[in-house]
Amino acid sequence: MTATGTERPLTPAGRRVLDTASRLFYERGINTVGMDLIADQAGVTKKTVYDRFGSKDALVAAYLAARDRRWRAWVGEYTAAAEGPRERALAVFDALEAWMEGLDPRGCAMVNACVELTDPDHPGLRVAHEQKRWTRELFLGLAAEAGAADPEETADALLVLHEGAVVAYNTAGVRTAVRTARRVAGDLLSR
Amino acid sequence: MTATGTERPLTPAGRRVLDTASRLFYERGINTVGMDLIADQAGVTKKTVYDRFGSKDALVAAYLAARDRRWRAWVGEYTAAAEGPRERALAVFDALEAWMEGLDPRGCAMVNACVELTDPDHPGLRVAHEQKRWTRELFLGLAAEAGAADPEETADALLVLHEGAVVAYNTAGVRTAVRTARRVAGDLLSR
DNA sequence: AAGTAACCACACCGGTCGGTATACTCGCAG
DNA sequence: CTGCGAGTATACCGACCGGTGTGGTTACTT
Repeated sequence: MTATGTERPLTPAGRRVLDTASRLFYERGINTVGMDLIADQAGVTKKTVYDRFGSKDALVAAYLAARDRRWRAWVGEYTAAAEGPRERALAVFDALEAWMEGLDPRGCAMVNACVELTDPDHPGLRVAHEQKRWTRELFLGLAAEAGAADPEETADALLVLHEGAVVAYNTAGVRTAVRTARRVAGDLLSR
Repeated sequence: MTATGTERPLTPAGRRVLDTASRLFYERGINTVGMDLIADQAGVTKKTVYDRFGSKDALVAAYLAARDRRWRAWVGEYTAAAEGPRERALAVFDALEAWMEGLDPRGCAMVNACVELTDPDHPGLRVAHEQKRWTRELFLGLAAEAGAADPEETADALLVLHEGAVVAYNTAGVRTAVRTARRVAGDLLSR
């Protein structure tokens, strides 16, 4: 309830809890981080955590939603700054590279959530899936705008490159994965 | 110790444990499956599990190693059956598509392990990373064989497409992701 | 002055986690 | 016939899991 729907400004303690939870969930994984640890690290009692967020599931969903919001804004800046349809599509990869530069070796939080949250009804899964749907729609619009022969097919390809770059970077240690993906995407949009 | 190193033929109960654990770890996630559940489902006491595998970490590593062995053999069949260097490279994507056809919506076990296992010293991580390293080497050899201008760069691109296809399929619901990845890979190898 | 939202401290709940200990039975090889 | 590996059954361990309840203290409204 509190998670994604309403945009209540969050109390100071609530903010601290969400920030702390975000860091811990991302760095150590959702399932391995307990509510006790989050409360402790946030300098807050567990009671306060449950007063603000209601349940761990809701807190997880809030974490994912906040991160999603940040990511969309981040990408928006890059695509807005780019000139021309082809460059706007490639700007998504620039955004990704800059985003990942921030020392994360832990991959995409949404993908991780899909792996960690086994229960198909978990509220966090909807956030994760929605973000991937959004990304595909973004690519679809950009592909069409760039005059791709088959925008749907091109959007799929761009999404594959996008997701693959993150995974290749994080699990196979391919440090140049994003740049490689961008190059292939560029070829794709040139034909 | 017992996990990856030696190839002890596994006792009947040990087999049952490993098979059960493999299914549960993959379907429900490593962290959410307890040793009690594995023992129960395998029709075995927890004592037996620990007698055979020593620890959960070792059992996890054994699960990943077994799955890795199966995957390599699977890919080997496809690449061996293909004619010509270009087709051999694309055969990896055919292998992937056929592999995933087996009703899994849970993605790559190695990638999942990288997400779930936070401890950098976990023995399962080495198995997972080694499999990705192997896959990249496979692509590197095939790219060179196919006469790619820059085999390293091409191998990276093929790996990105490979990993991205699985993720796009499982988290974004792009059902044709593997075929799309294969098509882009084909373009890549034609130039 | 009264009410209320936000927080604190702390104690507690049933259940599960990974892992161990003890003691016993079975089949098989020396 | 004896020893041993493989397996059974059961009970236990401390730690942690998500979550609740009680009671009290601020601080800002109305």
